[in-house]
Amino acid sequence: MMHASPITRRSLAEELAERLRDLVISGGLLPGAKVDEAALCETFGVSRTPLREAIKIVASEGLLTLTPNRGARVATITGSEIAELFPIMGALEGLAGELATARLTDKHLLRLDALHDQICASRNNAKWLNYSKANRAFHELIFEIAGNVALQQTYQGLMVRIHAVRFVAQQPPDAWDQAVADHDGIMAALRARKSREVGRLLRRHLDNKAHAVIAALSAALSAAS
Amino acid sequence: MMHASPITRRSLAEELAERLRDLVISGGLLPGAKVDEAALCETFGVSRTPLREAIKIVASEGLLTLTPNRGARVATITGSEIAELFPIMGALEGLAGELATARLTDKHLLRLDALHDQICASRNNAKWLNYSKANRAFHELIFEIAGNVALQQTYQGLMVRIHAVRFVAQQPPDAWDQAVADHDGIMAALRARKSREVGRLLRRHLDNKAHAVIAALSAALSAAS
DNA sequence: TTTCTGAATTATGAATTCAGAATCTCTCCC
DNA sequence: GGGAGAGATTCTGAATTCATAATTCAGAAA
Repeated sequence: MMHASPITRRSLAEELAERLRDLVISGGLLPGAKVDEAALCETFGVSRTPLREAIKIVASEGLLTLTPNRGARVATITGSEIAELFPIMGALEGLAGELATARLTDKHLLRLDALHDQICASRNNAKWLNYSKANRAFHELIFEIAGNVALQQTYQGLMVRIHAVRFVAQQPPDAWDQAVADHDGIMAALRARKSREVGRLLRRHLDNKAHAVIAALSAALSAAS
Repeated sequence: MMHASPITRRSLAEELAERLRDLVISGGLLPGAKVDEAALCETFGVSRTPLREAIKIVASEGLLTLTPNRGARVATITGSEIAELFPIMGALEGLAGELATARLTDKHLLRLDALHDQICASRNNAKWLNYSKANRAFHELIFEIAGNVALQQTYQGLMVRIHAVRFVAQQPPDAWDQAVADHDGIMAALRARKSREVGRLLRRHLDNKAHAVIAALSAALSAAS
């Protein structure tokens, strides 16, 4: 028998949901901005039906906000939401760290080390885009090693809701230093295969991040007023 | 000024999404069953457009599975998915327990005690329906006390995906005994306001539950073959 | 019989249409 | 000048329509 051909076309709605997500996360649509159905239909070359399905999906994920008879807007994020989300992400990433430690191979450690080095280098020469890329990759790798797909998906679902702060509050350099210090500790615990410790440090890392973000946010808010 | 009128009719799609969810969770539509659009349009008295939007939403939550050009089916659950989901729920409920302990009032404790008593009573006279109701209420109350809305929502989102096992595997009585014993310990730790301990016990409780469910599932599967 | 083929039927995905709500605009009046 | 309100316009939500893919079923061939 021939090799089975994997022809899996997705529906327009799924495709559009992904495009919408990307638009929101990349900042193509800023928090609070109105989602113009007609314009998006034009740019994507589709009718309103699948686009509206996509909007409903992305709204159910929390990236858009629907108001009856008034359409969709890009979701905004408040300090109290951030204060809620970070501990959850901490619990999830703590679990990921524990699972990852149990499955950690030397090859994994090499990849983590490489990313950690990138993070440090980017911090040292202030390449903040590189820094956040490598940082994201580092955290994603931990989830990948943990090998729990649902865990990663749940985490990602919360993570995307945080994206909005990027457009409101910039992290000051000392927040990076704290993060790098956290990572140092995490790497040490990983190398020692102390899963409980890895979990604890990741929870604390997210807690530190939460404080830094909230501080940056309130600074931005008071500067605006 | 008059009291603001709460005439916020939700969209049909949102309404239908909730009905669909209820249908799936209540067992009105069993795992693996096809979602008949025409029949549902008929029963709900709506056109296909909002119904299909609702289907897309509920599918994005993981309760339905979409296959291109082949419509929607009620999601089924596998042992490996359960093995993934329970640790996540454990991490979340562990966090909820820690947060709840920090905010615990004596009034809260009374309500928890009342539910715990109901659970024990239902176990003793084998009222399974009462048991699971009181059990759910107990766990929900912990999240309510914790006061983190996003945490509860995330937990619920995972919880509903577990519903499908009810139709496949029944819990044996000794699993209930274990659960009641776990609850005893959790109550004691709550009364002592040992938040760390509450978290630890809740994680272990969910871990025990996972093992019980997986055992029941594999028993059901081997019985079926 | 059983299995294969292809037309008829049905279901799905997406575009279009339609009704009603929200928004805008222009006039009129103070 | 500065609203208040009628009417036009635009936008949203939902029904309908249409094209195409999947399924069913009758009939032919083994």
